[in-house]
Amino acid sequence: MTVATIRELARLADVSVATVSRVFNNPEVVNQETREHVLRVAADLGYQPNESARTLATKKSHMVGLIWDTDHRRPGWRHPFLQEILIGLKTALSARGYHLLLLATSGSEIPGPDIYSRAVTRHNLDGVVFIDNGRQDPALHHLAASGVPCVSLDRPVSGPRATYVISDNAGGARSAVAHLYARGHGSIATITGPATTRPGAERLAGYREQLAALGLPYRAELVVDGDFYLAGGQAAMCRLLDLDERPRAVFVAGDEMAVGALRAITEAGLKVPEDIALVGYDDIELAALVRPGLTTVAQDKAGFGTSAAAALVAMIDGTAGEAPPPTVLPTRLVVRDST
Amino acid sequence: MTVATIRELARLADVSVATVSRVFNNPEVVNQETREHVLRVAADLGYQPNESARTLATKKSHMVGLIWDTDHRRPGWRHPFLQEILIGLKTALSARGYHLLLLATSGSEIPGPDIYSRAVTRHNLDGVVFIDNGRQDPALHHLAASGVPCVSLDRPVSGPRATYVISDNAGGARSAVAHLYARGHGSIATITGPATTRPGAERLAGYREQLAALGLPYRAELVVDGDFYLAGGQAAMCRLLDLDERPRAVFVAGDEMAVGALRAITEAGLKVPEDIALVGYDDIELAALVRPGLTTVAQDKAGFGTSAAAALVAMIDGTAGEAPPPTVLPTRLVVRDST
DNA sequence: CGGTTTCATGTAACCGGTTTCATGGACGCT
DNA sequence: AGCGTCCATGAAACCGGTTACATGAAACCG
Repeated sequence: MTVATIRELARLADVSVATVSRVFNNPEVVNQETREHVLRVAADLGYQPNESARTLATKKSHMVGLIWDTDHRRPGWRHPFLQEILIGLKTALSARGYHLLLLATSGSEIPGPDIYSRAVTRHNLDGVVFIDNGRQDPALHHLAASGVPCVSLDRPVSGPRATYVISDNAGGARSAVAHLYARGHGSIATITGPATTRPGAERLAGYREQLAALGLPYRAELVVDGDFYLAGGQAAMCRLLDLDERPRAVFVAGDEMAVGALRAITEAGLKVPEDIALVGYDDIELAALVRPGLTTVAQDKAGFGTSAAAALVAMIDGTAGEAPPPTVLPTRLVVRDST
Repeated sequence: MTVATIRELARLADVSVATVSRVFNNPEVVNQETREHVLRVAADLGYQPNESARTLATKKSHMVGLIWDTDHRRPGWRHPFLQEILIGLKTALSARGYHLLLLATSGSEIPGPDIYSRAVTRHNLDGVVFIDNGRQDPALHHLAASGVPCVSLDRPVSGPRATYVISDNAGGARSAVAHLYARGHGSIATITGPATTRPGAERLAGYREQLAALGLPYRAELVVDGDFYLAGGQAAMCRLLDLDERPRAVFVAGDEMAVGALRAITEAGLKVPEDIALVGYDDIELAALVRPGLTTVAQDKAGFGTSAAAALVAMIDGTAGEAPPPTVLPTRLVVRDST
């Protein structure tokens, strides 16, 4: 059961190791007959080139590091689409011959700003994908600055060979507000995400932009803060319901909050969309399942993964001379029954 | 920015490469002064041992392959807990110094039963974790038979160094049925998962066992097939509602189906739990968010990851002489408002 | 026909670690 | 002093690939 090495294969095929190597890496330079013969013997032998040896010789591991910090003592923002992102990443990277190495950060390592860079050099990683955890991990800067091809999801970053993929939060928010306006609403409230998070801040900005574009006034009392969680949305909605002049339309910056808002409205004995129209954000699974179905701004979930993979591979292969521009994923308004 | 090699470090520390190597791998055999001196120089230099070189020399990669097939052309069962499993795996493996390599299976590879084993030999993987996709991938057998340390999640497997982690599906189902009985129901229906999947089959078995234990008759018309998806659950529930004698209690073998069932019931103008009591299975996030909150059988989600990691490392380190026995994770009944 | 290209292939150094075995000094014992 | 142990260390082979360079045969050319 010992694995065949390139030397054995060379001996059996009666060629030199260089020729065998060329058969696999540079097939066009070797004579067709020789090539086919070597491939045949290789198949018989079940030969598998040893990746560690290749990596050692070439400095290319064909592996991309995935940084997805999950320190449970300091819980970060739990990404709602991890699975979709992973599928997108894996599929797109696979097609280009790369594997994903999920970097372990604890272990016996001494943590520090260079924790990721260290892992990169140790494993000769060809690039890195960073999934934001909302915790402002300073190690990302160090990594991006080090010149390793690096793509960050949901969080801007700059560096010689770094770029990022982000959803068009402001655009999505604008489309939500425009949709409510088109449904005949002139007074549109919003429940925001935390201002410290990028999606929270940008969606609020988009809301304001669209109000301005429509010539609607911005009224501070129609803006209440949420936290991206259900209970927060419910509480925020209660505050809106208590206003003297109850809003008839609300843009909620996250679906989970929107479901909370829906609940608050229902419990107040009001109806969606007759009394109050609601637009959410994210298009989580739940959005399609609640009653009434939630109109919401959908993100291109798999797009995160595939775009990241494409950008990364472009940098690795040098197809993109320098860092490619950030990818801004378009959003799509999914109209259901809540508006 | 060239990385330091062991030879440079040896030269600067004025020792041999063998000594440097020992400082990192066998610290106890080297004189304390020498050791500290070498470590100091190493830190100054920012020395990072090259993992490919180590792997080449030792045949140990300190990497564990993760097989999580996501072929979208033939969609398998989408695991509800991927994120939790990954967190558990990553944390437990990190602590023991292992990384997770997400294996790409497409690429230019010719697929075949040995697709995973090939990846294992190429990368010198120390072990493999297999996440079931409900697709009966035959390659798993080949892998387990090959003698690579291998842990399968949710799906039994046997091999010289293979074991699996599974939830106590039958036990969970029994507790669900017992709970409904305790709530005063004597006629309990069930909506099953596909009989070809292990969770589907075992939860049905548990249902029957508990009926028997309670002295209740098993009635075939009260058992309808679902597919673990929402629409399937809804359809199945409709069939149950059409029965002459409508059941007052239903054990649904998956939460997503249970939500579908909930919807069917609501649409029929009936109320949960007053008219029909419902117990789900899995405790997905959604279960807590629907109205009424779904009583359900919760699995030890992170336990999948941590148990798998523990079993795998035991096999790798040889702590477990042969394959350790399967791990059966206990379930926990979470009572909410649907019963 | 000698000289230059071109093509296919082989030789051997190299990538950066680990590990076996040899070596030599310090120590303890008779 | 002579001998055997123990301890710390070094020299060099080895892991399994890649690749720069050398080689030799065939093709081409004036």
